[in-house]
Amino acid sequence: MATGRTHRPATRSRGIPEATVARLPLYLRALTALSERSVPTVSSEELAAAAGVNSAKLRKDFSYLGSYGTRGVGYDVEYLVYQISRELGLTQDWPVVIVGIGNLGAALANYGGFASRGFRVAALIDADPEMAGKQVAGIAVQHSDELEKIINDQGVSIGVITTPPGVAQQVCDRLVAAGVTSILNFAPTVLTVPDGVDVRKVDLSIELQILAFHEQRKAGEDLAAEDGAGDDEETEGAAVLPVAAEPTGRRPQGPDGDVPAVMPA
Amino acid sequence: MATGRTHRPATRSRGIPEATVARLPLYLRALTALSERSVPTVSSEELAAAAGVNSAKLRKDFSYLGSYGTRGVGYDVEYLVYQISRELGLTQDWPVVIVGIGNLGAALANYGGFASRGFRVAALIDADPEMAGKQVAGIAVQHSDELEKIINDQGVSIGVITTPPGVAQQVCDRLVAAGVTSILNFAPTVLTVPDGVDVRKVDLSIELQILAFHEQRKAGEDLAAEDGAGDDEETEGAAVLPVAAEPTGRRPQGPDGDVPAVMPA
DNA sequence: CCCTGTGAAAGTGTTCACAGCT
DNA sequence: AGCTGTGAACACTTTCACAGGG
Repeated sequence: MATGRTHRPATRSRGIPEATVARLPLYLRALTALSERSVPTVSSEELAAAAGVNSAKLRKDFSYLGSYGTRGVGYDVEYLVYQISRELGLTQDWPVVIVGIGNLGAALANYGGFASRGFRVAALIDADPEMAGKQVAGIAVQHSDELEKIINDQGVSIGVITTPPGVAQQVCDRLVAAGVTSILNFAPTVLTVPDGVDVRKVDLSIELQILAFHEQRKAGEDLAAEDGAGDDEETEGAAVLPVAAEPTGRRPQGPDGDVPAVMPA
Repeated sequence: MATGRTHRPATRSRGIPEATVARLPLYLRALTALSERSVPTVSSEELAAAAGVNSAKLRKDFSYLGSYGTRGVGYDVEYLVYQISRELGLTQDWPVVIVGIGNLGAALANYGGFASRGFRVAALIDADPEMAGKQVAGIAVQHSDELEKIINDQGVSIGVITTPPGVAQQVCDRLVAAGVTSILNFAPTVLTVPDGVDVRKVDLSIELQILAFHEQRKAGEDLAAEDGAGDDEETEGAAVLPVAAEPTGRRPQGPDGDVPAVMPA
């Protein structure tokens, strides 16, 4: 999702797989570190280790960009840094606005890696008049009345939403109307945008919930342990999951009558 | 990545697909909203719209949990909320520690959705003695010397790392040594953990870079437009991408004919 | 040899379309 | 009739394993 079917039928070949694109920044970071240590070349094996992926995947990824390596040797670090940067569009300057300067917005404004790679915080915007004029990360916060003007004047195409969920959609609408075509959304809201606008979502509570799921599993495994090693594949119509101890009476709540037994046996 | 090969060969069937797990929190949020409006049932179509996915996917996802719907009717909201919560392990309490109380750590501590779903901030930890004792989000920050004790006393199994990148790995090591088995990492570092420990990564600058990639494409499309519709498929050794208007060093295409700026040989 | 680049196989995820329950 | 649940088709991603250049 979010990725936005770019109206190309994706019929074939031209273009880099989304999964690969998502890893390029990772490679870039690892390469930048090597570059700073003046390491001239890396093998796929070494670079993969530094980026936390396996080397076959890395080679495959790079193969979508072109043949930038040298057999028997590896990849030239500087050259790859340049190629990946260019591929990601980081050789140009991207002005970004951050809307909603609460804790998170401020954290982002202060985030170093932000500015370091082609991204420039063009403006910090908040709806609270009290905030206007205050300096955050060395930048003066502006009132949201200015939003359209800022975006226009500075040619901003990327917006970051760090507002409370209740206003995220309307902020999004204004950003889009003003010309923003890529949005990074930190509000826990599903944003609706017109075709051609990309939305990426970062949701803290979702990440935690995913961890909790796996954590719960680990705990369960200790008990269930080895028992089911060979049986499975039989109860295909039944529940798919290992038990997980259901308290008999489900949640004692519900607006009125207790949960009608929607669920049978 | 992150997902952590849970040492099960993943040979098959038992268990919910990772992609589905990642969407359950989304469904849960939509369902909670419906629940608050006292909506008794939803169809897959309605719920999918609210969660921003398509209905076939949603039905498939739910089918991994069991048959919780009623044909011709839809899903009982309260019942589903409960089932998904249980599946995600949110019916139990998860104490969480946040290490590194800078801007981002503070933002997280204040984040409402955090506490709302089974997660409880057990402690805020920082290495700076100046921070110790300060209240953030109503919780006193503790010095990192206490880390092991806190984790032990409170039975913490989930840790959030919001430190500077330089110390992220050592914080991680200490968390793991103390018994934490799930880590949410906000530092732009590849963490190495022993088997059985899950790491999820949230990286702001990576998200932006992915957006920039697509943004660049959009700009390129305007120019390249329709020209290459039918030719290609010839320069197979060459670059795979459409142009994207590069200012300086152009990007010639021959497999060996071009020696761009940085190539040292 | 060493290490890249890549077809082919295997694995995962998504979408379709319809059988079957209510 | 309406809507779920799901096989089967399709699409995407990862992994394997090896051909081939340096």
